[in-house]
Amino acid sequence: MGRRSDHSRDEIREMALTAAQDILERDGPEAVTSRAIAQAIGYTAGTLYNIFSDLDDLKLHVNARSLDLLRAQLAEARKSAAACVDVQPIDVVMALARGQLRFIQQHPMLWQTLFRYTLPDGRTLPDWFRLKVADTIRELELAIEPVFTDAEARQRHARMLWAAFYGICEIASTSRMKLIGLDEVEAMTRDLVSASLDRAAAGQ
Amino acid sequence: MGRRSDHSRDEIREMALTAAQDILERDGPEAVTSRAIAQAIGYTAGTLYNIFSDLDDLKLHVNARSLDLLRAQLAEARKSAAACVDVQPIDVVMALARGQLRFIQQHPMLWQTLFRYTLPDGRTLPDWFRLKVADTIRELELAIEPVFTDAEARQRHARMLWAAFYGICEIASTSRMKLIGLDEVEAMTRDLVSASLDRAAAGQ
DNA sequence: TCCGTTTCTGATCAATGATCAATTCATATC
DNA sequence: GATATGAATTGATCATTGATCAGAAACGGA
Repeated sequence: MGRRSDHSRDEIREMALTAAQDILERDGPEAVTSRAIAQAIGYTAGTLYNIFSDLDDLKLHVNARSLDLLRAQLAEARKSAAACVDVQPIDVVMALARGQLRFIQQHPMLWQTLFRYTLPDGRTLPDWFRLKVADTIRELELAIEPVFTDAEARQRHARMLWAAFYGICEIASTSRMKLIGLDEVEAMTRDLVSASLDRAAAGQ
Repeated sequence: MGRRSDHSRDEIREMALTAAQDILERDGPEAVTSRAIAQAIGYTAGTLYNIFSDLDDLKLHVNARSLDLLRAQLAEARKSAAACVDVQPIDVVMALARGQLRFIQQHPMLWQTLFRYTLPDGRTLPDWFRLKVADTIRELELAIEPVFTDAEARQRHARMLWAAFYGICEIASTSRMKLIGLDEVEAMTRDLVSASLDRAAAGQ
């Protein structure tokens, strides 16, 4: 068979990403193979290589979608928390944390894959992806804005909190570890956040 | 060829693990294949399957070795810090943090692999491995002991700090992310730890 | 209608994890 | 010392994977 043009290049691209995401959510990371994706969208593996340079490239774009979804959910959580009267920064941060936990529970496989690249060699992540991560962290910056007047200190602290919270989620979500129950995460996070915010508020 | 018995079962086991670790440190995770390991120890792939149930099983034992190494390094760091006169808990915790950072710099591949299982299905980690992790966290418990009288609160707090610090290391060590420089890690960790310890000390 | 270009396939390659019958050696037994 | 028993190791092999590519087929412009 030759050219079909049932779908445009961009359509195939979107179909492939959606299919890959579905397979990932349903059957886990190791089920995301070129042939499985191709079959799901009614094409063959070779077609994918016209559009994506690599399977890793494709997976990176799946991660990008997951990240978009997460950030949207976080933005919504922050906005609805910030709308409350007499709201404290800690409340907004905790709303973000709960938003992220909701994402993790709703899409465990997407989360599990999101930050576990095993890029061969020293290949670095493309800038557009790093920007996406930075944008996600920006939600946290906005939440703690009242506590930090200095922009750089605020950014640094947001990244620290983000990384720390990421660690807690990661240890907790690999439930095989059974070191941190999902029910403990919220309390731990509150300890973490309130201590560091109180100190920051007192220090300035 | 048939039976050789150049080495005992346990010898082959140790040789295989050492070879796998060498390959991992030198050429990265994707170079750790059954054939590469077998060739390195002068056997064939099939032999590995007499000793390990799986390649995943073998990799798990490599991780176990890494964890032993890390814990030993942490224990040493803690003891030499605790020996100082007039030492504060925060100093001991920071010594542990620096010890872990040293491990990460010395063995980046071992660290990268240590907590990234992709166990297929819902296979849970064996208990002996979880105990190893718990033992490692115990170093942190010992460090913060003076601040927490209640054993359970101490354990909970140690796990929180461990997970948070793990997140910071993870985000920083995937340097492709470039979100946290390795030089920032120590300052961030100090913020994290001192805030939470101060509050805990004040609260009791 | 015809032709150049683009799109897609199917065959194919090398590498991988895993299995297994066949073979070879060590050891116990007589 | 000969022989039987059993364990250890191999090499061949299978299915699956990511990736490539020559060629077939459809599209679009002339």
